[in-house]
Amino acid sequence: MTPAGGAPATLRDVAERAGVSMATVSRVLADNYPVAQRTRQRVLRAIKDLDYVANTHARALRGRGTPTVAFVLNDVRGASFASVAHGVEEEAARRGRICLICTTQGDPERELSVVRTMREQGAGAVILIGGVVDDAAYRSQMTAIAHSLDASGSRLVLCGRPPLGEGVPATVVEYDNEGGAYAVVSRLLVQGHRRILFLGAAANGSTTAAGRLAGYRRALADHGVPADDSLVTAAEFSRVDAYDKLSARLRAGRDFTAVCAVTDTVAAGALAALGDHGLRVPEDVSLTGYDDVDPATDLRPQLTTVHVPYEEVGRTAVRLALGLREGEVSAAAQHAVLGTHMVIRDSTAPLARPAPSAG
Amino acid sequence: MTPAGGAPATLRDVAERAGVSMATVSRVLADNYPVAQRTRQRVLRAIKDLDYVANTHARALRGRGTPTVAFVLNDVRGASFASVAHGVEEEAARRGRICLICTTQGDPERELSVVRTMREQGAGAVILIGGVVDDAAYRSQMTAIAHSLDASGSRLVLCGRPPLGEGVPATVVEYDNEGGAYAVVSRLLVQGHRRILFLGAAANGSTTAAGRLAGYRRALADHGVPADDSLVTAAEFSRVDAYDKLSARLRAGRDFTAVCAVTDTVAAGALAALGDHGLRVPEDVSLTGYDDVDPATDLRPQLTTVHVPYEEVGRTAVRLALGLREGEVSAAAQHAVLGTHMVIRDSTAPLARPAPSAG
DNA sequence: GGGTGGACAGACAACGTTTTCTGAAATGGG
DNA sequence: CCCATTTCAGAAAACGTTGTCTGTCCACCC
Repeated sequence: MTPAGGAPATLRDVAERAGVSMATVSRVLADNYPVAQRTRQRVLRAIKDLDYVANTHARALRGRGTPTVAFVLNDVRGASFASVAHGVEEEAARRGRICLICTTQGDPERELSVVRTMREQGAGAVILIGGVVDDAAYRSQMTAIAHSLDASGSRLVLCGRPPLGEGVPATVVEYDNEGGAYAVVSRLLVQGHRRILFLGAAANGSTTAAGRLAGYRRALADHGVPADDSLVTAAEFSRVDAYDKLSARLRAGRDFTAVCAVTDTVAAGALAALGDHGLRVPEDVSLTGYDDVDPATDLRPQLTTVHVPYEEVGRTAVRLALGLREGEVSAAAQHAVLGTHMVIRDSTAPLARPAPSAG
Repeated sequence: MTPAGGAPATLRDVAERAGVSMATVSRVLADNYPVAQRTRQRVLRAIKDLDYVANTHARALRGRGTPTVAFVLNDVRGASFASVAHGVEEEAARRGRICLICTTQGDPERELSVVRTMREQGAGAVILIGGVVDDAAYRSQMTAIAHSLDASGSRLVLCGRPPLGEGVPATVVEYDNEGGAYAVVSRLLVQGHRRILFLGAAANGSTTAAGRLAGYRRALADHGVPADDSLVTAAEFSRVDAYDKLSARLRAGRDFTAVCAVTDTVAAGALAALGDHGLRVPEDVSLTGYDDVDPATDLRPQLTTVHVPYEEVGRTAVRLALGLREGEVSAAAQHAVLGTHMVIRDSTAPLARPAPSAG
């Protein structure tokens, strides 16, 4: 109500105005101790008059822990990350927490420093999302972080990344990369395709790309189609790079009848490249995506893809991590693998003619 | 290094291990006071050994203010919001701040409570983004919030909303809604269109929709085309609702030759609806969007739209608010209006035939 | 050699809460 | 009517920092 004159009101100000001690005010706020009706009213009145808001930091300092969930991702603009963020935000809000959010632009070093900041902040959970280069350095650093967060009463959550190993205090929420790719490539094979380009193998070896590539390879093997590494094309997970890489490839001649893109965004780039080279989808080339993100709804033809429950990933991450601290989720349940499923739309079709040869 | 056994190490622990006082450790960290080389080394060593991380809350409590920027939006999944968020995050990171993020799902009441939480957190700036119903209740509540944040050493920033009035301590970053709509509708008029449907007038009267609608109306007036309110169609800012509303309209008969959609997302829904009714864009119907967001890149035909510098909006918001506190931006410069410009692509074409009549 | 000042380090009081621990009324039972 | 018990309220000690206020020691100059 009253626009405070100078500094914000403190507990002491409220206490003085209500003519009680600070302890009493605190107890009215916490509501965990008997306070006489009359006194309570006076205190509430004073709180309103002074527009008092409790200082979170003082509270956190005394009471250990903060009402915060930290969320670290590559880029807020990514379509799938937005869904995860939404899930995280939703579940966090449901539990009266707010979200800290930081982006790393894919730089592992930046990720480390950001997590450090999050730890300083004393967030209740620190959620890391997105594939990563799974090397020894990463594992050892992440393991150290997991222990250090654990000691601070916080919890590390890895989304879309492999577990760090037994005894490491971290929650893991995975989704099936290998199975979805297997399903979608199998379908292409059943439709008669033999030369299937995999677009989006990450140069740096991100686990997401690796999992999907593994599904692609297993499907080929199971159908007795010899693997041809010249069909595995590297590209970043971006529309532009996908467009560029596939365009370059097409200029050199088309030696495939289908494209399995590593994400829907990559598929969007691929679709544009194919179109610009006069190729129709699915008549000339079949195309599949991965992620089933919202913006892909407007691609024409509509994309055959793999649905990944990203919102659920976000919700689960928060639920497991916070639930553990609050005793409602067991320590044994701290590793979830969410299922994915193929969504058949219009971008795939049976092979019409025998596969053309290169050149 | 050493995975801490129990509670996280404090300044006192470090001081003890290094055999110095807490003050000395603090000074090594702050680096604003002479400390002997030898002592400094010992302290740094102890910090590393104990994996010490300073407690942000204690720091904030003592030093007033936190390294945080709060960001309140409707939905993280919105395409334009993602860009603003990116701009905010980028500029905040550049200044060593981290982002708190909260969503409100468009509920003004929720927005109020969220801002309250942000204030408790002691964020350096609280950034509100997105159109709003500009009524008396909103203005008075927001004005109170502005004062209360100001008193706490924080700063309210309104993005894409009108200023609250003289003397209210708030930063405003607007972008031109009226002008962009004027430009794009003028172009349609020049191309011969007379029956132009405005799709996405907000039922609740959001300022964004209102501004764009005003531009639409002014363009019509300036070209001597009588306004026909039956051409102004309400729809939420979502793909699905746009699709539904336009489909319903088309089922009742087409009495327009062009559609001016209030956002690119709405345009995407419109495009789908038109396509499903056998109408080609731009041959049968011209279509324009607004926002020029990334995902719209994949619409076919490519959208004629209005570019809004959303990332710049986010960056400016942070720069102005934080710059004011740090004395690098003047109080007079706390109101920015960013320009928008038309981007002509393939979804608009000159009117081929005389406009059909309704029914 | 005494005085002056610079370079360093420690003690201690905040910051705004929460939570004991204590104490004073009020209440009730014998 | 007195003692035991309950019900409420206050004093004060934390929580982990930072900055101010004092010192101490040493070097240097006259």
